[in-house]
Amino acid sequence: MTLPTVGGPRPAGLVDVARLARVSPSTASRAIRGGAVSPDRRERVLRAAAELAYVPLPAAVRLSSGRGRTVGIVVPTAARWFFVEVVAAAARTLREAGYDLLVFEGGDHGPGRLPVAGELRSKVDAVVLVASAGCGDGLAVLHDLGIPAVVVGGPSAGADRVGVDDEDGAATAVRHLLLLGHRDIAMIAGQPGPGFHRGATDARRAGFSRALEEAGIPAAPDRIVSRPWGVAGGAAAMEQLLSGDRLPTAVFAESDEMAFGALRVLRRAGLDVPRDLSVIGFDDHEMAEAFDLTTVAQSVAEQGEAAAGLLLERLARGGHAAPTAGVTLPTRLVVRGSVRPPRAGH
Amino acid sequence: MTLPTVGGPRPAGLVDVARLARVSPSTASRAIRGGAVSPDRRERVLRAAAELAYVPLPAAVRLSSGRGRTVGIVVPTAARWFFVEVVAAAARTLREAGYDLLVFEGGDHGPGRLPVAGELRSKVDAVVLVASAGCGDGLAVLHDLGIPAVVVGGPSAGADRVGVDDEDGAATAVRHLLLLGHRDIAMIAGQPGPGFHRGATDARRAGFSRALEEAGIPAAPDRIVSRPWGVAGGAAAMEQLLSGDRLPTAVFAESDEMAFGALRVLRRAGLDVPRDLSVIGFDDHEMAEAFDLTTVAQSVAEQGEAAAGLLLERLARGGHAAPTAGVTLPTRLVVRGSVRPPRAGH
DNA sequence: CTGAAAGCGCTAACAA
DNA sequence: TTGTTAGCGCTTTCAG
Repeated sequence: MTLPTVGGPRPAGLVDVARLARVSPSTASRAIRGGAVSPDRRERVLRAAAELAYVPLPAAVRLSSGRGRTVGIVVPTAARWFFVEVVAAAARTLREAGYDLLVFEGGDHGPGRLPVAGELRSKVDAVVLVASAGCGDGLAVLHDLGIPAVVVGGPSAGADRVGVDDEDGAATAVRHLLLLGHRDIAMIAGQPGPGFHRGATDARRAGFSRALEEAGIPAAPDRIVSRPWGVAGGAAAMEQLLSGDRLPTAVFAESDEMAFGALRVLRRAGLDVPRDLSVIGFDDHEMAEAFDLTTVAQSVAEQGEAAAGLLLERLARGGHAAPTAGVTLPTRLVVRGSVRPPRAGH
Repeated sequence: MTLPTVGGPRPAGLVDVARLARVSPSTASRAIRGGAVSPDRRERVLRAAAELAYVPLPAAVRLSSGRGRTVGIVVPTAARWFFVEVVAAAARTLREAGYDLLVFEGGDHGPGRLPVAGELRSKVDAVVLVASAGCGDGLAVLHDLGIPAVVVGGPSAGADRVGVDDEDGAATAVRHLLLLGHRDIAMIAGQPGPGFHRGATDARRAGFSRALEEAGIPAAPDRIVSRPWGVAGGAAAMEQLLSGDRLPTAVFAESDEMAFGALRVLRRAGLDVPRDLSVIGFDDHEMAEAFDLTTVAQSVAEQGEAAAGLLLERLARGGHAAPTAGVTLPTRLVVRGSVRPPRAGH
């Protein structure tokens, strides 16, 4: 049974290349992969391969060598900004190294064992786990399976982690508000859906509280409003804040997406940002500029690249423990137009 | 050489299952794939497979059968809303059928031959081509290779296409404005980047012009402002419109993303939407609601599903011509707050 | 309906 | 450095 090549002639295989170059298949194989081969034979093989438009069949390579040039990435959901950026960046880095990326969308499985472990083992050489509830377990399962893995934005597993310091980033946002003179600052927090890692949300809350404490401002529990993560949740949280007897002068939204929801509610309510209220977000989402939102940026693309890079390095070492430590990328404040000092009246 | 399974015991293979079930490997294979096997033996095989947590190795299946349960999707860029949604929807549909999706990001290759054709042939059983400049050629190349393929949002190749009627959708948007009394309507058009299909932008322009003609409104060439596709382009186009001597009463943006850019510029300029100017978009981007943007919605997810479904059907037929015709999905007007009748003064 | 045998295209031992 | 010889795990003829 051949590949479903109805149209053209059967694609050239390594034997065809070898025959045309008048060498043995193994020499052809070595030449193509850059092994030890005499210059003239290598030359002949490469020429023959080019002429026949030879493309190695990954399935055959994988079957015989055990390595398939494919890495998997497990995400709770595939269509959300953060995950999209991580996946795209990782895919580009991997592709440059000749690897394919297979995306596994987690669905809303609980925090149990990595649901796709069996599949992963049979399909990929290494895996990236992105901010899902099961990252911790997942890392362990994969380790037992002998599959190199790294976590992006998940639990701080140390050497196998890539991410930013969420607590520090949140504190940065709040300090910016403080510096401008705000004293009554509320936080819009997110409730991660099932399957999502909750470490980031916890850390951002902690950063918020810490920055206030440092400034000697007592924590007011009703100043943290928590709603389901996302634009709608941000809107709901803002409505809650609006319904209170006294508006804060500034709001820190855990994520830009929640800030977007808050901004919409404020506009509808006839309030002007930043005149009546300042809003700051976290992430630097692709739409943050369109909303003119001041925010704390994290480079998501760099996280994807770093994760892919770590894996590539480990794969090059034969899958064995990499000497590289985990990567913590910096965040930085991006000032736009949604924040200004509180009005004198306050 | 075995798979890099350092940790646990070597994963069970078909022979292990066969041995435990006390049948031959071929019988085990048939039983697992639902072939003709006596009930009791099938039972035994299935039980054994479950017990051993047997997972077939895709590379081996592909190598021996020629079919690999993988489809490829080629996109000009992977991180933009439209493509993300198509890919995610296609991936889900395929996954339910046991197929994997491999994403090929086109980069900014010219409109030439499908650049990844050789790779596709060796890696996938079928392919989805999404709105790239090379869709037309690509379809031909793949056809010659004997690989089933469908186009999403690309040239209207008829039977192999999934998409919406862009011209009609644009006309719908403009008629909505017309019905409300607008007579001076401008269009913000996009210039597709290299590698992108330009059919959609052309069709939307045509729909804009047609709707105006139908209403007996003479075409004013300076009322179509074209800028690079995207938020920034939309902003630039709006600035251009603002710099003219007389503002239109309404603007139709070719895509929601361009509308977002226009909205930001308008707000910065101190103009109120919809009081001073109405804005309508096209797409129903995930952020359209947050911008309170009236728009013409297209279901991108359905397009991804439809494409995957068409391919699955064809694959089930052994890759041969499907009797199914192409799919044209409907668009629908989504009314939000960015449009209202023109002010009396105009 | 079942089993034995022969590969799929490639890599990796081994011996030369 | 090179060629020869065995498979990798599975499907698929082909006899029985």
